[in-house]
Amino acid sequence: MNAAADALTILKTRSLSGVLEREIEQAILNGEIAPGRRVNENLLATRFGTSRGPVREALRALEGLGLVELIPNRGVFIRQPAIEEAIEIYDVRSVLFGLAGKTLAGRATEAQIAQLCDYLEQMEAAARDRDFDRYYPLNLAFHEFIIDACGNATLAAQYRGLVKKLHLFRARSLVQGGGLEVSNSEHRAMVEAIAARDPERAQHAHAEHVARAKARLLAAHQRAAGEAQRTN
Amino acid sequence: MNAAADALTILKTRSLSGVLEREIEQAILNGEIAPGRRVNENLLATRFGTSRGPVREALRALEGLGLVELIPNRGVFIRQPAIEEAIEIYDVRSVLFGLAGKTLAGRATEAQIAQLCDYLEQMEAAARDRDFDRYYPLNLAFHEFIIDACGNATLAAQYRGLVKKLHLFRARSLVQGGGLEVSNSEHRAMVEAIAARDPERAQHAHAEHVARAKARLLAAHQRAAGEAQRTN
DNA sequence: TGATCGAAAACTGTTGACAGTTTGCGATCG
DNA sequence: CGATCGCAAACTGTCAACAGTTTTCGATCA
Repeated sequence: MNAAADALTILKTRSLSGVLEREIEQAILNGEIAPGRRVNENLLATRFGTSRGPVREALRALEGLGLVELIPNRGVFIRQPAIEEAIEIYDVRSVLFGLAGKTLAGRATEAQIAQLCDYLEQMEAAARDRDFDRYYPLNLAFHEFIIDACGNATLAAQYRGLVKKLHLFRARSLVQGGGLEVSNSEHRAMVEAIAARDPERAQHAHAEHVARAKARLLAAHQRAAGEAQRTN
Repeated sequence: MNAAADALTILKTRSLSGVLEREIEQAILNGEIAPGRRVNENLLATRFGTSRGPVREALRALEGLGLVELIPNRGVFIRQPAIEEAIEIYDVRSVLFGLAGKTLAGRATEAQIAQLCDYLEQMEAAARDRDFDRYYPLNLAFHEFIIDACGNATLAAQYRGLVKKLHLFRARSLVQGGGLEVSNSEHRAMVEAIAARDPERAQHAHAEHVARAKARLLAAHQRAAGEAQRTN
């Protein structure tokens, strides 16, 4: 995002408190403030050069996003979802992404399909080179593109909210346990269904893609838990 | 909810600002403050006997729920979703409810199935008597029961948020265009699939139920729009 | 009579201060 | 030496006031 667009965003979202919300959200998602830890309102206020009022408003908004939890008289804490919640989120995300695929299959333009194919080729090239640093942003953009292109803003907002919460679980690398090629074959199935304008098949392929990501996370988590037990 | 549980809720949600959030949300959903109108912070503050700080925090939380919109230097406005957004919401709600049905079919206890059958019989009785006042709360409880029983708290939270937004659209009566019997036959299909412990069929029946509600809303809306045009 | 301009009122955004609670630490006692 | 009690510091929850913007309303002019 360029400076002009950023300035516009600042004005649009309600100057101080809106900016703070984004800044604090970034700080949380970047892991600057670790999950489970308490957030100090004064510290944030002095850090951003404001008073506590806007900080509190921003935190209240972040509570709505499910990123923090407010405990009376004790303050706000960064949420740390249990594995059970991560599973719940994946299940919901799966049907949402399925809906995105189904919708897009029914309304994709030729240009959009070409764009999807382009992403696919770039990701396959990155996978061949084992270039994860190149692969990761492509993968992100690919999924974002689908969510946006399906044209359902409500769906997009819900989906993004879930992904943010999942970031708190901080297991991004674990999910790539199956390797880049596995993911890519799933991506190919998704794009083919959309290109064939087959909503049913697209829905299934998209939902299945997330379901398999969930399975990979689960397997990695249990593997990690087993190792932790052996270490004890 | 009794007084004790209410007091507990008050303490749990952060006394003032949490209570305000619920109160204001109720005021909005009851239609006390009409969609599109601006909310006056001072008025709310004096009405609840507090200062503006907690009111602003509560409004900020409601923004996260999508019930109000904040416009810089102009205040918060009650959102009034367009028909397009209502359609989006129904589509998302459909897959969420489908997931609830699928999940519940895979884990329903005998007691839960019995409860569902009970709801079904009561609703059919109410429908036979054309007793809409008895039917409506039953219908609500039936759907709530399914959402809760499926055991996915994330799903339940998302679903409830969507339903709240839909309340802003204020077309509850329109949706009952098909009559009580039509809804009930769909309900029966849902319960039968759950009782048969058939996740696939349950998912489809549940998703279809919401999809048909969407179609009923759409038909009613276009009928209303046509009449408005004829009046002009 | 209608439109335009300007000032006053109303309201939002933000701040600093105060009250009440929680937490951490040191002293005291078993 | 360990546990418990009490005090002080830190922090949250709330409030009232101030600054800046928007809106309203009346006066002026074409």
